[in-house]
Amino acid sequence: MQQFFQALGDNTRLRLLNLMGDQEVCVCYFVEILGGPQPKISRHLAYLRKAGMVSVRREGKWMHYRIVMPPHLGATQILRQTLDWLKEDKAMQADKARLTKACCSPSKYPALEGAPLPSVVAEQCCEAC
Amino acid sequence: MQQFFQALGDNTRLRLLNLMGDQEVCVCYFVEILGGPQPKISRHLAYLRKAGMVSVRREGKWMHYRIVMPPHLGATQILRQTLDWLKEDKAMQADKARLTKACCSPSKYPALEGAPLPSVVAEQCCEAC
DNA sequence: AGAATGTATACGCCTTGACGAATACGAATG
DNA sequence: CATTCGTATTCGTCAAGGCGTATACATTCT
Repeated sequence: MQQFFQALGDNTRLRLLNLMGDQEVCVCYFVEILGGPQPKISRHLAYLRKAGMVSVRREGKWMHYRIVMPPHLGATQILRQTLDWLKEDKAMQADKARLTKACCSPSKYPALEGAPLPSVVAEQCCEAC
Repeated sequence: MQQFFQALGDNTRLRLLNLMGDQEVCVCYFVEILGGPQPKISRHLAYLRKAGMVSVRREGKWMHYRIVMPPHLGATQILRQTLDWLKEDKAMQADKARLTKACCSPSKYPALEGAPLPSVVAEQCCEAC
């Protein structure tokens, strides 16, 4: 319980959770969108993993992270409302917009050459395009 | 936002928030119920105060703390759900039971001699007795 | 005024965790 | 097999914060 809130008590982790939302996102997008050094992203993802908040799936060299809802119902509701709260934040919206943009026009992001698209965003993106 | 969750990321502070619930509680009760040294309680209350989660009212030598709902609606909902979540926890229930007991039979708690009763608990307590 | 009481702060110690830089791992590719 | 590329971990450093102890502050009582 303490651990649950501690995991939410960092801005970088909140940004990561916001980017995931209900999608499955590749690490390379996090690095591209958040702009920081890659180990920083990886460490925060490890923290979220240890807290049981995200799960990982390997696809070749790419690692896909997605939010996993906590077993406890109350915790799930809090997490969902937190995600809704994040959506209202301007900076978080900007992050998500950059993610959509990167997914729609990967040519503008050389670092993402050949990177697998987020799973749910993939369709949303096609609609948006 | 980060600060909001950091304030919830400590077990002692969660216990304090649980004890307050929707009541206004005197510090001496916190000290009695949580059992730790008084400065520890006071420091955590100061932390919650700095985070804007509680407000204080002075009554003679006694300080009464109560939860103040955040200005943001989403944060308020999360805080309420957190309080509901706390109510499901066994240890938190035990804390609250001890508070009710201390308030009903203060004679058994010499340290609380003459301490002002929590505001809302006062009536609940009379019903319970 | 001085003592007693409830509460807050200061201090030193120690752990946690955030960071940048360097390095290690694992899978694909030549 | 060596290399490349995406990702994870390690290392040293540093600031935040939790704790116990001692002390300061504020109010009340005598």
